Amino acid sequence: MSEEHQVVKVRYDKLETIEKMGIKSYPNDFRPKDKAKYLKEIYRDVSSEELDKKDLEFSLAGRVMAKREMGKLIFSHIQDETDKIQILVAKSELPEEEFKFFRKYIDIGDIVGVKGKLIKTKTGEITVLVRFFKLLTKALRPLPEKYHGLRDTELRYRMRYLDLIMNQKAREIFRTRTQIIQYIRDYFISEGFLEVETPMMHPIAGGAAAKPFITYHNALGMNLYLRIAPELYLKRLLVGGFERVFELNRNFRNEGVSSKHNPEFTMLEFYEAYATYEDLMKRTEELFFGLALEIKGTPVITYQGEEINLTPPWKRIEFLNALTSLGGVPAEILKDREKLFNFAKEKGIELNLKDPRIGKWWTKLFEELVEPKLIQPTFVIKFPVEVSPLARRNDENPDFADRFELYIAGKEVANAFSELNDPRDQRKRFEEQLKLREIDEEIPPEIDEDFLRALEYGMPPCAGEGIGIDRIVMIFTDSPSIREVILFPHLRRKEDL
RNA sequence: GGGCCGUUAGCUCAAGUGGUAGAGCAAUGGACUCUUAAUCCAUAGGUUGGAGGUUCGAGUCCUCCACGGCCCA
Repeated sequence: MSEEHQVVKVRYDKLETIEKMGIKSYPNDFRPKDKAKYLKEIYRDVSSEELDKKDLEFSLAGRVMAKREMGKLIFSHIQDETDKIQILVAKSELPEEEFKFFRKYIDIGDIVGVKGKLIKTKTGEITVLVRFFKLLTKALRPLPEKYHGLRDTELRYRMRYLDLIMNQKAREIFRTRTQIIQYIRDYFISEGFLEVETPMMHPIAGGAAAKPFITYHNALGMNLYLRIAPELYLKRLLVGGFERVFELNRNFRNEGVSSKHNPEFTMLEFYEAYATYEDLMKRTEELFFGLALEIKGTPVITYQGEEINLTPPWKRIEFLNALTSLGGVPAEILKDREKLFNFAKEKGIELNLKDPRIGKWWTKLFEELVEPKLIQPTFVIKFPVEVSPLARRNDENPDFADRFELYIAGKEVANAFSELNDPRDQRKRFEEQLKLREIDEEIPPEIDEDFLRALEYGMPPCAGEGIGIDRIVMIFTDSPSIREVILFPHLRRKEDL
């Protein structure tokens, strides 16, 4: 590789010099026994006299984050997975050449192993007085500025490794993300759900309204689609006799990137036999309440300056009621296409004239006028059947589905319904939908006949739910953009950084 | 896809109405036995995102392109 920058060249030269001294440049024989965070916690209240008396030897490894030379003393901070800790390299404690080596050849960014006893500085900071150190990995590129860190958002996403080194907040977000996912997984397992893996590559991309990514299988000579949802496969498993299943994995949707959308995102879907969407509302409240207590220690969390209280029970509002009372759509024009169209236009919302589904128009108006207002957790219930092709019809009002969507902080966080298990109605809905393929390219272009066949074998009455994990992580980590909670968000390629 | 904003040293940022690019950190050489954004002295580091254009002269004005951010569809 040809890197001409002066700072980088200096580091390459140092590495070469080190090797010429006969020092192994990338050793792997240092085993740290201690972690920065725990040493600081355990010995925080131990006096320096006691530390001195104990004279215990500790060993740590980490990245050099700062280096302050003071003549015969070098103060430095090293950072391991848990925290930063100060180390003191003193001329009086090491052989002459060792001290010189540290001074000249150990740079900020290098990964070192150290052994030594603990002392406290005059300000009381726990510090490792180094009696042995070893260069473990030389950093050949300099770290970003120590005070401001890496701020350029583009660089933070493109070089996430640097972001993670420099920004504690970023490290915390991704730890929290993992905790959230583990909590959810544990919850479902403890509730008797079976975690399953269904195909990521589908011959027909169904289970949601979205444009899929296409790929090609050489040996089979066929197109495959990256899944937009696992729904139709999970329901097949209910047909197969598993009564409680969940899958926690990636979905792929071929749409633009924004602060709310990444083409691959993580979704939880779970299905529960002999349950209704009413049962799932209770389950969802229980899950989120427990999650908040586990992650934040309180049901009240703050997102972008708004306090959100996750204590159950949550508000429930019917879809059309929300549209009129919160969205300000006059009830009398709801079913009048012309008046509704003009109303939308006045609000700057363009409805697709070619779409005959009034329910689709309502959904559009809902997204624009109601969604942003749903800050506190709210179940919106009873969606039009027209926009709920996989949901069970309500027994009293068959134009509406036994379905809810959960909104928190103005974001759709979950979507659930009692599942449609009548294969005749399901076929009819697929066929109706297919007629609209020309005006709505998000409709799957083909009917999944095997799914219908499975329903003919009989799927137990059940309810299912999808929960957008990235959005939950955003809310729990107070992140304004989805890119803050995805380790490597998709960006356009850039040849030279 | 549209609008607005941004892109200057490895990083964080400066450069009134156009006058030939600076600082801090990082780096290099040196001083310093309690520093912690260490301090002090000295040195080096740039095709100002790219390509055109206007001008005697462009980081600055104009056009196009690339990438990013925010808002809208």
